[in-house]
Amino acid sequence: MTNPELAALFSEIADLLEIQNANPFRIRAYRNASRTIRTFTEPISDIHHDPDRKLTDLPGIGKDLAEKISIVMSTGDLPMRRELLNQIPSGLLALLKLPGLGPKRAAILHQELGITSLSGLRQAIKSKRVRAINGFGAKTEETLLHGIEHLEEVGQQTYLSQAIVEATEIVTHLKTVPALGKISLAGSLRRRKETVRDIDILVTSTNPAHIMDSLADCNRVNSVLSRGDTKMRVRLGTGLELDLRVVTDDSYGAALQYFTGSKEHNIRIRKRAIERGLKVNEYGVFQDNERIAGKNEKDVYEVLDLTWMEPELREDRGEIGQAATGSLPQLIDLPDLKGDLHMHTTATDGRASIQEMIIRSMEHGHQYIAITDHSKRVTMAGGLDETQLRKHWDAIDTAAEQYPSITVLKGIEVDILEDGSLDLPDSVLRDADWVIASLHYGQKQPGDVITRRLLNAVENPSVSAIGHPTGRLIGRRRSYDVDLNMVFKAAAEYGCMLELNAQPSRLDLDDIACMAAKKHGIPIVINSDAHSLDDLSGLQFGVFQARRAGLLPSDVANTRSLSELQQMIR
DNA sequence: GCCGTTTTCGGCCCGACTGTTTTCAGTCG
Repeated sequence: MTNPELAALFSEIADLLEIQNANPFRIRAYRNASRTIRTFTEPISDIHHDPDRKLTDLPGIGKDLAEKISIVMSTGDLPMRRELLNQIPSGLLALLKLPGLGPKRAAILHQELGITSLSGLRQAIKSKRVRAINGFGAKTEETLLHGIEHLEEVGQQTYLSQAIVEATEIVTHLKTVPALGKISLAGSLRRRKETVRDIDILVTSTNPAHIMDSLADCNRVNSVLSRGDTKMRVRLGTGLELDLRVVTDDSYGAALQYFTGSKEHNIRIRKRAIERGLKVNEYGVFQDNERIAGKNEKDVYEVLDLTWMEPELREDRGEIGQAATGSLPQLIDLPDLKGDLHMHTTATDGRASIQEMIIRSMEHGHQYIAITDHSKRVTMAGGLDETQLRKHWDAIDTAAEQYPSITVLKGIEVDILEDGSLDLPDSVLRDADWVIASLHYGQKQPGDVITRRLLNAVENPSVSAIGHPTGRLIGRRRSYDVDLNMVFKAAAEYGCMLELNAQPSRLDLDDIACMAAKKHGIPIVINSDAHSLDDLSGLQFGVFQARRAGLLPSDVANTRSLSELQQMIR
């Protein structure tokens, strides 16, 4: 059983316990365990099978949960989970995704009306049966119906790239308001999570009502969902929701810290405060009701004996311990990248010419790029056969001659075929400067077959890197069934790089996988996989993900100079 | 159910806002 599967099982148990109104701290224990497992960079099964290691060494895993993990590992399920599901229909869990509906009221809907699914709830609302329950009203029915429709329309996930565009528009609008002081993005957007559920914006002002009125008037805003003295929630025209929080200047740092999260990071921060006889809230750090910090975020951390932490690291994955000992990683940043090693041109499915891609890449400050069009198997994209590819390489050389300040590598994105062979012979691949091997077809093959295909590519000395190694499309297509851990071991052994594909819908490898790859000492290469000129700026999203994984410049191959990079290529 | 620089029991982050209520529980972040 994989870590994500195991994590999902414990998360489901937490949901079920919550509907059962169990001890909230017991529920939290299951959630913490789920998170520990999901973000762990080795297969939990390895620890389970290793007599020298104990599951209880993992944070949040005690004797009981270690025992339960062992049972799941050997039997595939847990008696406790089956018992819970006998009492609570699994369809009820979907209801928890609705805004405004938590476990208590979901349980009431089940008890009073026998509702077990979203569609059941919709029918009950349509026939006005929900408002008949004590504690529910017409307004609740409306909110829930909206929630069901929203869930069906947009789903839950918005790509970071899209959310940034929308958030920037709102920030630009708010900046025109005279009463505005400071303004910052917060929440998961500031932490650069690959998808976000909503946009969080923090501002300072002595006139909150004025700011909120202005937001309500913004033409991007569709409706106001809630509004108080300091906090407002709106729905944008795109369906995305936005939280605005207004504080005074004295509280800006504390509010930014609080509003950036993550929730788990904040819980640990506040626990640390309690240990020191302090209290942290969004207004400041308090000692006996006296505010001792709050104006700057840095001060909030420093009074807790911590250095300031990059928002991307604030996921309670060990960053607080590192901040306490001054050993936080010096994260990679966009200017560290000296080149982009995955892009397409009009020779296949790109929309810009070789020359246009070169010029735009120079504008990004790159010292080198690789042009990597598709190989022939990708017929839809007009993939290149051996003859066409060699001609294309000649064209690349000719175009590059005009631009001596940038090196243009002759590359190829060669397909890993269904039988595990590569789409072009080694005799051709050997003549390339840079070879990315990617899997586009036969994605539904069984895990052992897929893994073998990827291993073949890793073991082939002509292959420089594996492109988008899991094939996932965020929110749209699951990763193919690959044993990533075997790929990591082989990549480390054979010296094959792995890509962090920066396309906002891919971000593949993801942050957890990048951490695992780093542990194996595998060089990561962050590439735009651009199919157009504008796509070239997508590299930043790869960097965000790399930062969330705690990667240093030295962990990423394309932060190196060209000569250093060429020594790393097999 | 976990955990320990006030350790093996008694804690476990903290406040805003809503809807349906007459004072607050539930939900959210």
